[in-house]
Amino acid sequence: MRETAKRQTRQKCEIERVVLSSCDHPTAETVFGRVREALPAVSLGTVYRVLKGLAEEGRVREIAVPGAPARFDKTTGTHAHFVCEKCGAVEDIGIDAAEIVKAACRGCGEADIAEADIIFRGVCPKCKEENK
Amino acid sequence: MRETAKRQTRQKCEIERVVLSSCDHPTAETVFGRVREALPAVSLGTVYRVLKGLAEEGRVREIAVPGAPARFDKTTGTHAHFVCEKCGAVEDIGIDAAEIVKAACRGCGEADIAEADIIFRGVCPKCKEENK
DNA sequence: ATCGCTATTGATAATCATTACTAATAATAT
DNA sequence: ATATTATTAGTAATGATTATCAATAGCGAT
Repeated sequence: MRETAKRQTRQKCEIERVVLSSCDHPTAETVFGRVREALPAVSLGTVYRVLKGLAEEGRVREIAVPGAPARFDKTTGTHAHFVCEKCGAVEDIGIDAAEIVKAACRGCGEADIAEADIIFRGVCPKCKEENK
Repeated sequence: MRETAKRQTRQKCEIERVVLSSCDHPTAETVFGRVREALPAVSLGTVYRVLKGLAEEGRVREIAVPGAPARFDKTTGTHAHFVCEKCGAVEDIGIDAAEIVKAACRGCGEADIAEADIIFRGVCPKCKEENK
């Protein structure tokens, strides 16, 4: 009895291609919109399902944003994000997240830390400019 | 024209008391259960509303956990959390979060960072023990 | 190429956490 | 006490995500 053999489909290819070529950390809905340009019949459910699979396989990273839909990131290594509370934009942050995880391991001793979600919230330069 | 004068109610007092005396980072639902012991007629909506208000006033801290209901914390200063992926338990982590925020500010330069959500995920010692 | 098996899809319903709405209640100033 | 209106309980609505299921389409074997 074999394990479930994965199949390659147009939808999977296109959804992965869209995420890997996006630099704005798109939401599932945004990915949906972009995939639809090439495959007008895709369903939102498929986008969610495939994104989840890609994240589980480690080909893509899911970023959970408090109070907002999840975003998807082509960069899979542990790194931190900045979320603008005005416009919702998500950006990568130049900070050594691996070092933070190591410090956390020292700080808690017994638990096995597998992943880190590090999100900074505030106002991005663009919104700061516009609001004053 | 005065600003809306806040009123003190049994519900608000009890909800705040429950969070401030809880050490397990309860969810709104858990707070609801505990408040009901003293006020059997409270509604879940009131618990959510009051918790939100307390968080906005900075009397309590809301912790957004990816893929799980939000938790509430009596410790309001910036600090990190560990979430067990097996049992869902949330614990404080002994790590200098303020230092991390400072590093992030250096790392991104222009944005105004107001808050940080730092969550480590993994398996807690208890679950590690039980699963092997 | 064709066939058969079944992973995958599109469409839609369901779920879950949370918020919004509303008439009734109760906290405060007078 | 009374009037005012913030707050509540109860319930409906929302938004993101997941589950369901019949129909479709990869892919390995013929």
